[in-house]
Amino acid sequence: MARGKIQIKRIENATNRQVTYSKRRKGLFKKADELSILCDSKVSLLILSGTGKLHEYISPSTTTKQVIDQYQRTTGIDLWSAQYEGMQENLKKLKEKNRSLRRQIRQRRGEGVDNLDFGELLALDQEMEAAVQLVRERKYKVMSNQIDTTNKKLKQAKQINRALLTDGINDDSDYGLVDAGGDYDSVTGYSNGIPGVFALRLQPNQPTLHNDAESVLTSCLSSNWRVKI
Amino acid sequence: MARGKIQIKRIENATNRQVTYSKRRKGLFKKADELSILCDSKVSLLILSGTGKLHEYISPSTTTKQVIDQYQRTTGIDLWSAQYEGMQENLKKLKEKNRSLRRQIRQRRGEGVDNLDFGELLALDQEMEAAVQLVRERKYKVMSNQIDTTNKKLKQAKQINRALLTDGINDDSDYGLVDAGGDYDSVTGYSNGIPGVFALRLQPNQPTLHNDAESVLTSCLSSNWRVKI
DNA sequence: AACTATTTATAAGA
DNA sequence: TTCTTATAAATAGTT
Repeated sequence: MARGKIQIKRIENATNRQVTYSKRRKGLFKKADELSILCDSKVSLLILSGTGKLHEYISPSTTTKQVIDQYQRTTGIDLWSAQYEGMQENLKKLKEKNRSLRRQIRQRRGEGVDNLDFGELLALDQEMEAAVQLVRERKYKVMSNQIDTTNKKLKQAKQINRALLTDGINDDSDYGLVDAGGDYDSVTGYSNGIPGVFALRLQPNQPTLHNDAESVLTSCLSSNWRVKI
Repeated sequence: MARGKIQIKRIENATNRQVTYSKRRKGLFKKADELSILCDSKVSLLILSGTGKLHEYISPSTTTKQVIDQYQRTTGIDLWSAQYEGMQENLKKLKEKNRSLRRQIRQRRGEGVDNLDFGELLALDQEMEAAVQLVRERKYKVMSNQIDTTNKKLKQAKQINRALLTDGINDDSDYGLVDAGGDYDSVTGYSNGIPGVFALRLQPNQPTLHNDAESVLTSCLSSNWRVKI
């Protein structure tokens, strides 16, 4: 465009090409900047030279990321879906699994059962019945363990008391309550003093409850007996 | 740059600005294209107009995505780390929620209850008991609806039969079984002929079962009666 | 990097 | 929008 017109085609001479690259790049940046100022627009200009160098212009009012984000929103092209396809896939699966788990829980809470057919209701009922038995057995196990242990301690205390009375000794002797060695087995809820632990109403059925555990429990409950040491 | 020099600042007149935008954009694209051809380089040019329109130039030999990828590799800037991190965060939360849901379900199946304390067991038992009641009620509702409907049809059939016998008529008369109009209410599982629907053992407890539904059911089951029309 | 002849881009008007 | 055209700006080839 000066001192002679040129053909628009690759400049074969490497030096010339490099010189032209510098001059025209500068011109392009200037034009880009003028456009963004004059016309209140945002311009992102990325140039990769043949030698692998990168040159960038971005309008002062924005960032390359913002322009690219807008580009994606406008065109609907998701430039990075490829790299994150795996993750998106994963996300989708997890969401689906989550939904399914929630549905299961809802059914097991007795919600949303109106659209189950009879076979499904039957299966659900049986599963839940079996499960509630397991929970109940565990509950009674924990209770009977604790009662057992407490009884042992009580018995021990009575013996000590009797011994003290018989011997007529009344000083501060060194008798202590030795741990009876019972199976405490996770009784935190019990020993934490949760209110109403022994004020529970008897559940209407404990069909598979062990007899000994049941009898201990029943007598315990029916007399409203409270464990004290 | 013609017919008078202009200041490089925002053109206030909207029409002029729009005209200049068109002209200069065209010029910029031409220059960008010439640069990429003359100098064997790759150019990505994104312009967002003040009115929200997007214009894009990309060198013929490449794609916008390729240029942006190269831009990231060269600058070390990870343009989508933000969304990536957000996604990972999301993934993490979902996984956590998933774990929690699974644990809930396991407990409601009576598994993994050994490390619950007494208070938790008590609460779980009561929740499950309530839920199993709901499921059971629904189940009996579906059953009694079906039985009711069937009884009506049977009764109708008997009446027709009696009428036929009384009249001594034995030809193919047009008596039909009119639908008794019962509440079928989702009986697909039943009518689908799921095996064992009537061979079920009676569950050990149905404390809140309606008496009428129960009696119909019990008689039905105890006589091993099967519905036929 | 500077110069400058020339081409190209474009502002304003139609 | 597009065309026109006077003029500003860009730049190819040279130094």
